[in-house]
Amino acid sequence: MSAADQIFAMLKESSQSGAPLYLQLRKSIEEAVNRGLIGPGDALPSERDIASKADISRVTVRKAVQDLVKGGILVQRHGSGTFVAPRMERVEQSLSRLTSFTEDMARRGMTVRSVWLDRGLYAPSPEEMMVLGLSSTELVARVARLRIANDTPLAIERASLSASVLPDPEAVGSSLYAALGMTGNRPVRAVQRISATNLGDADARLLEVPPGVAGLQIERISYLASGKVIEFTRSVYRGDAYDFVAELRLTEPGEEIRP
Amino acid sequence: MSAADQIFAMLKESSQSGAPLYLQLRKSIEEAVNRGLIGPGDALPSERDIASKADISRVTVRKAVQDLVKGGILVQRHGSGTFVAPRMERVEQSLSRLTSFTEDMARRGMTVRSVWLDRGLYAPSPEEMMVLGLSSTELVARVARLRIANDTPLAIERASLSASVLPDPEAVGSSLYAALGMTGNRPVRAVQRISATNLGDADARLLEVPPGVAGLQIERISYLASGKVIEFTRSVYRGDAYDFVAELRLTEPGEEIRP
DNA sequence: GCCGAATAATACCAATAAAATACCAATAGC
DNA sequence: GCTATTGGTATTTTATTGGTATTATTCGGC
Repeated sequence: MSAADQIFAMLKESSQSGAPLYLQLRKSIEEAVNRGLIGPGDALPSERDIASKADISRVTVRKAVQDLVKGGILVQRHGSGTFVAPRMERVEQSLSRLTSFTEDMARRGMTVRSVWLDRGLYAPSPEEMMVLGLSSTELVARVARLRIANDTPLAIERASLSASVLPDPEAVGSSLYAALGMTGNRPVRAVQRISATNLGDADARLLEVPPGVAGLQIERISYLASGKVIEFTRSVYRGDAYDFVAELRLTEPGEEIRP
Repeated sequence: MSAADQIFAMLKESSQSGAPLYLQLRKSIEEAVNRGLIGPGDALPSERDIASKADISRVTVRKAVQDLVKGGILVQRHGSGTFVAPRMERVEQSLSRLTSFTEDMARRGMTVRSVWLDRGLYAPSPEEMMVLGLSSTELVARVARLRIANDTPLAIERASLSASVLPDPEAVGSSLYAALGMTGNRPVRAVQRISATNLGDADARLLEVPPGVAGLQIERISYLASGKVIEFTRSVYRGDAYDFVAELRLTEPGEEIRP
């Protein structure tokens, strides 16, 4: 079996890293399938064969194989053998979700940094009094920053919170949510509105684009478990340089595969 | 390992200030997460590893790590390791389902009507051939309509499908998905990109706004259970009259993540 | 100078995962 | 049917992980 030998060769190659054995093996098999060394319908060597040739326990082999079965890449039949699953698209692990700014940028291989535009306590605007439920005698904490990816300004984030939950805005580190969480004010729910707007002069200048260019505006209201509004954030993204990607899913795909 | 090393590098860098060790470390980890060096679900080096590499006590490391756990940035599992918490956004409502425009607006209590702009079979554009996987001899079905809510034009929807799944575009009624479902071609998964764009002359005229006004552009690719692309839709919404609402549930600190 | 809180270190406890061993159960081929 | 071969499972050992109690040190305010 040439294909099997190639798997073993790959395994040997990667066996220098300190990673767990079953992960190394899993990766080797996965690559063999991806490169087409073993195609859909082909049988893998038996678990015992792999185990003895690679000189590891069969349970370890099994752990690797079962991960791939769960991932839909392999199919096993009791008493028969292990086979490469018939073509079927890879089941995406991620459920419906919006990717966050930093996550998204990291995946695109960009380095992200932020510049503070504002951190301080102010008298609340009428809008802030409404949304955050403040009286005119209370103060509001405002935290604003410019998000920059690969030296290109990408977004402006302006958050408003009650001063009672963030008495010292200057102390906020790189993550606002971390600062909130550490004082026991972690939001558990949020409602987000995504719309489009033409950038005004000030925002356009910060984002280094001509005024009037289209921007993605996101308004988010975060709630505590008690239902109280804790934060209101309005962000503007450069429309020409950023887009939101959302993956949607309706139903679970069927699992049964019987030849 | 590279990510871990970068954390240590950052730690070293900031180690000149007189601040407490655990604060310096906390900031380093926070930044590493924040700029995506280690993403959600990734494991941190073990507390002992960090301690020995940074040449500080493990309890000090622990103090820093636990602060971030309390802040919801990290998640720890006894006997297993410390992991970056899954990013907070999880789509609950409108974005998590493939809702049709009609459903969406009905929920907001608006009466909706549509005007057909186009229904026909065409030779595919290069973009359509790529996305839908068509050969140049096959035909593409295009369905375009202007969506009007309460007598205000709100959106332009242009859908492209392989003619093999929609041989008679003229027969499409008020719902494209209904037509697809009846021939057993119901999409189960979609990837959606939301961006902002300045409306061109033609689209602006249709939407009855001046050219250059900001519009929400949504590109959606729908997949069958088999993984085959079935539909490609590009929609433009009036930025001043429509917005996407998404309800997000933020992750609980104790929530399961499995590497 | 004294006290207390924040900081840091030491030593030990507990949960989990990785891996191995031994055995059970289904299938294919005769 | 029987039998060799396949995947399936239960149990245990070991190393590694986070968790905790206890103690020493430093620093700031009185």
